[in-house]
Amino acid sequence: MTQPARTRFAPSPTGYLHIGGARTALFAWLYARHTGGQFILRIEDTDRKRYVPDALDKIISGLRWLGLDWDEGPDVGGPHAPYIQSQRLPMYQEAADWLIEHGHAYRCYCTPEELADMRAEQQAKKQKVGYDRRCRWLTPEERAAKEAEGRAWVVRLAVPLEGEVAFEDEIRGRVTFDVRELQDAVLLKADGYPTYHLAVVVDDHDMEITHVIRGEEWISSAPLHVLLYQAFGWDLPAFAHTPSILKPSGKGKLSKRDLKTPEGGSVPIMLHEYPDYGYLPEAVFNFLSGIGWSLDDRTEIYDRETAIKHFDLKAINPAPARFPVEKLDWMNGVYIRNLSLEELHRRLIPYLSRDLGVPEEELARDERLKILLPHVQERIKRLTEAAQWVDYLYVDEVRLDDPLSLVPRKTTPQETLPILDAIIETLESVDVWDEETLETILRELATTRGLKVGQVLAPIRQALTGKKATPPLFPILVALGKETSLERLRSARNTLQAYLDEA
RNA sequence: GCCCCCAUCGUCUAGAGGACUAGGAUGUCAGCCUUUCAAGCUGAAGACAGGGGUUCGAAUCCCCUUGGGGGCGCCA
Repeated sequence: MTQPARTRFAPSPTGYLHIGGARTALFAWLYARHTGGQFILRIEDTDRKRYVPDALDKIISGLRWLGLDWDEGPDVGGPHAPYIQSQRLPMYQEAADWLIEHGHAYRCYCTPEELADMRAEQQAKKQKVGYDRRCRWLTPEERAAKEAEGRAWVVRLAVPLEGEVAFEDEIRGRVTFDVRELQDAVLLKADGYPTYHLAVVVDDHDMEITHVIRGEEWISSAPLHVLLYQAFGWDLPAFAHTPSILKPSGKGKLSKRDLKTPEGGSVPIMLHEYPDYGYLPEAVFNFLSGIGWSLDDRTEIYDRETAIKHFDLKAINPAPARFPVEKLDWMNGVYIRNLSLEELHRRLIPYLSRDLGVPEEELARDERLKILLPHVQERIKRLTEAAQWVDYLYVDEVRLDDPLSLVPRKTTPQETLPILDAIIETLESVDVWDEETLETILRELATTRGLKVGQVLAPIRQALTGKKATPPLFPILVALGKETSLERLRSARNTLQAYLDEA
């Protein structure tokens, strides 16, 4: 049996959480839960320049919406609090001092301008671009002079001059780097804040993280982290660099803009926008887990518990994947259809209220909506699509933009008028206004008049809803009721009459 | 430019030397059902990037090429 793992997700509030980051969080969470360990949320806010005020709230509510929970974190506390890096500054400063004392790091007095000049020169000479370690070799006297000048300094890692650094990646196997490819990276900035490299190592160690699960863009800085663990004399955690998610079409990784579907629609890229688009959290969870990982060779739809049971880091496909947009809507539709009617009703109300401008309370007690609900359920892929299937319930009258829309196929306008008259006359005489009766009667009418059922139902559909595609007609008739139905039919009849008179 | 990662249907994936006539899903197309639109059911087309090895045998292992992704900041 696998040992309980402590994993973490460590977003930075410099922007919102995009769907690729959410997938990484999901994997980390799944692994913690699979092993019966803990999942920790930590905020890496060491970049004071790029801080986005509402990012943290949106990240947290997005993760919760997805169904992730954490055992330790800024909002829930824990034995390693605080979980916000800007509140842990002394730890990093202490760590940096320790490294300097033990010869693993040094103060660098170069100014940003000097570094820019250095790079420009390197580029001009077509040399390798990177810090030339000039401050690493300062004599004690030179160093004292810089200090006396009161120059600002940063702390840099003294990377070994030769040798290899390697680590075992759970997803990719052994990854090796030549230290000559590495930079003497800044560990502590001039403002006293740590960079990612220092903070992540210090915190992951302090928080007893056993598996560092993060996006593959971190692979190239992983050797730096390994060097730091070694300098501190700490045991290495396991690493797992998850494959990135690429744009659905074209190339490159996910950008900040929405994802375009082949049909010209769009899918949001930021996690917090998914609810607004009408996606169900359990569907998004299922969908996301299936990018780069699969339950087995055939199962597509599975719940969280099943995913937890089967999840394994080693089963993650290391290849970058394009975001399979088309699959998301399909899967969301499956989840919608699997909802009980009560649940669907409950979840749909906020969307309908927003999209139709009808108060939620009114929708909640509207029996007409409940009649149509089963039919709406099998027609929508996203909750936002529901309104278009029931909007005619919430209008005073149906406006027919084109009177000819009342005319069924293979029928002339002249022939349609008497059909409408017959429909109206027939419906007026119906006493029991239910689906079965209406169906029987209207089918009879069609037979009597030598028409196809569709030819009778099409004008009714148009008259009642003003649409060509609707849920089945009999439930609509019942929902609308006899009076309203007949009203709309008469109005439609008159519209057609007027059209014919004019022609 | 240098370094690192990666490579199976259009797309997401299964596959860890023989069970592969390469499986599933999505999307596409066709048929059925049908009251429009859906849903559902049935079927079809559709992939091991290329070239060298290793081996009795390679989608699976190795090398090269090509292609894609990432990194090279006092950003994470």
